[in-house]
Amino acid sequence: MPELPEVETLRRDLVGSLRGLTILSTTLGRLRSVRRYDDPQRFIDETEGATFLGFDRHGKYLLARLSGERTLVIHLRMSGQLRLAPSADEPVAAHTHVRFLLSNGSELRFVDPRTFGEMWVTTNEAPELRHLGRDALDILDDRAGFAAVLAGRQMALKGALLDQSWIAGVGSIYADEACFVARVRPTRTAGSLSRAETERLRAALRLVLDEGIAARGSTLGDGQYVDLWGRGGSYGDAHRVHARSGSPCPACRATLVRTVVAQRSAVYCPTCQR
DNA sequence: ACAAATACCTGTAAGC
DNA sequence: TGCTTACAGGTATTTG
Repeated sequence: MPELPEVETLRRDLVGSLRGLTILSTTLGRLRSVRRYDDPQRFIDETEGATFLGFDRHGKYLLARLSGERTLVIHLRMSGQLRLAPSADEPVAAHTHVRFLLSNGSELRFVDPRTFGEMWVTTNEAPELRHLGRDALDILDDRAGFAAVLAGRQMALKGALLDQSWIAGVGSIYADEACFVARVRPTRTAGSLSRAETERLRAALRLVLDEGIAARGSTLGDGQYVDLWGRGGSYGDAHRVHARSGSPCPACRATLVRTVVAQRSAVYCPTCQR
């Protein structure tokens, strides 16, 4: 599923391929992708004629900066994909809900089988994202800031890492991986970590996010995440524990176990992680 | 203020 | 083989 490394990979690709291009026309399939609009025609009017000036990211949200001081906010949620078709004549994949015909003849397409993803146009300040905490890549360079996120919290550690209002960008995959690297169980209470454990976790999270970006993201067995050209990332092959319950721990060979924490499955090594 | 539960979807895999 | 069920998961919203 798209988390920070996957969205960051996409962002970098978009910068390279779309900056300077203008949207000639916008075509909507399923209106659920633009569900913030009472009148979907408004989304079409707001995007047609706009030029892509740049691409930013906050957590898992992609922020396409448009001409006219406007920002197109895109969230892929679980199954959303942004795909670039070299020409509008290319066959259109199933579950393609939004199509932007661009000034060089290519077409940017939003494909989303589970339809949880969405997009909308707003001001550059994007007030709809005010509830988000600091981006993970930012807060992970700040020891005290990261420690403050966990301090005193009764929530399960994994739940705290997934809470976007505290740290934006971490999802289930990278939370599992970071807890393993830090040798801390995801079921622990966030506030129960010692100073040393907190510091290990901060470094581990930074490590796995950097690894994920370097590998162009994680593509799991379901093939949900792919880049602009439909290629998967290779980090899934490097996962230490995520989606590997029942397999031997890469460190001690004990059997990895799956449990449910914060209404989400979590995998950890009962021997290495305390 | 914080924490937990639920709704939203559909494709895929596992189980019978 | 064919059907049913479980599961995957990010966020907004509701409930406690």
